[in-house]
Amino acid sequence: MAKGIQTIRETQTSTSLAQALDHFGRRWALRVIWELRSEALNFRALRAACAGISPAVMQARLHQLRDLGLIEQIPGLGYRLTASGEQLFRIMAPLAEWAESHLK
Amino acid sequence: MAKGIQTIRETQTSTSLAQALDHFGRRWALRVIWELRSEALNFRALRAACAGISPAVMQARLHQLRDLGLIEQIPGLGYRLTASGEQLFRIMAPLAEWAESHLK
DNA sequence: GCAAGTGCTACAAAATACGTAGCAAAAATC
DNA sequence: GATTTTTGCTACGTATTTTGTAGCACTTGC
Repeated sequence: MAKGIQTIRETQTSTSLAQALDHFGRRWALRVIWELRSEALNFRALRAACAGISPAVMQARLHQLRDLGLIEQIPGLGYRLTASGEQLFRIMAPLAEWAESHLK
Repeated sequence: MAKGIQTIRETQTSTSLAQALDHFGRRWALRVIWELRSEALNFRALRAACAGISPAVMQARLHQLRDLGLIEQIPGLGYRLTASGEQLFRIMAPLAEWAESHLK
């Protein structure tokens, strides 16, 4: 297929979405959001929920998610979603149904 | 907080969702879906759209997404979303707006 | 034929994640 | 108030993943 000059496809993906997908394309990132969906969890409970995650990675994710303003740490409570994080959860909630019907 | 026996929190996350998040928690996985949203792209065009991805990783992602039944390869066309993949895209579409308003 | 575009592979280096152990501080129990 | 337990978190060697660059075999158009 050598056909003259091909139009180079620009990314067209907005930088903020690319940024989001870059963050969420890290292991456990979305899972942590998901596990915090209904209640605040402390570091160890979160780790138990995400069976298999190492503490170093958990610490890294919590830091990143906090920097993104998705979660917050409440001294006596643990970690919980911020308003922004809850909004994200609401968006990804249909993913659960999708997964249930398409994977298996 | 030494308080008797603490109830161990079960994951509660359905295995299929965990499986989905595990797949999508790989770099470029969601991005590839995103870039195929409106048109079929061949290997090199996809790579151009996902600036920065290496061909080895692209190949790995295409294989995984094909195994998940999200994309398909059409000989003269390139790669495009399957019905299942389009459904997934429709789910993650609101993510673009979210990213636009919450990241920046 | 030739030139250019195609999907894809190879491979070393860098980044990331894993797995286990353990520490200091706070909290619960005594 | 001393002991025990639980807490968030760090260290570090190993394993896995991603990067970056080069290039091969094949097809297409001329």
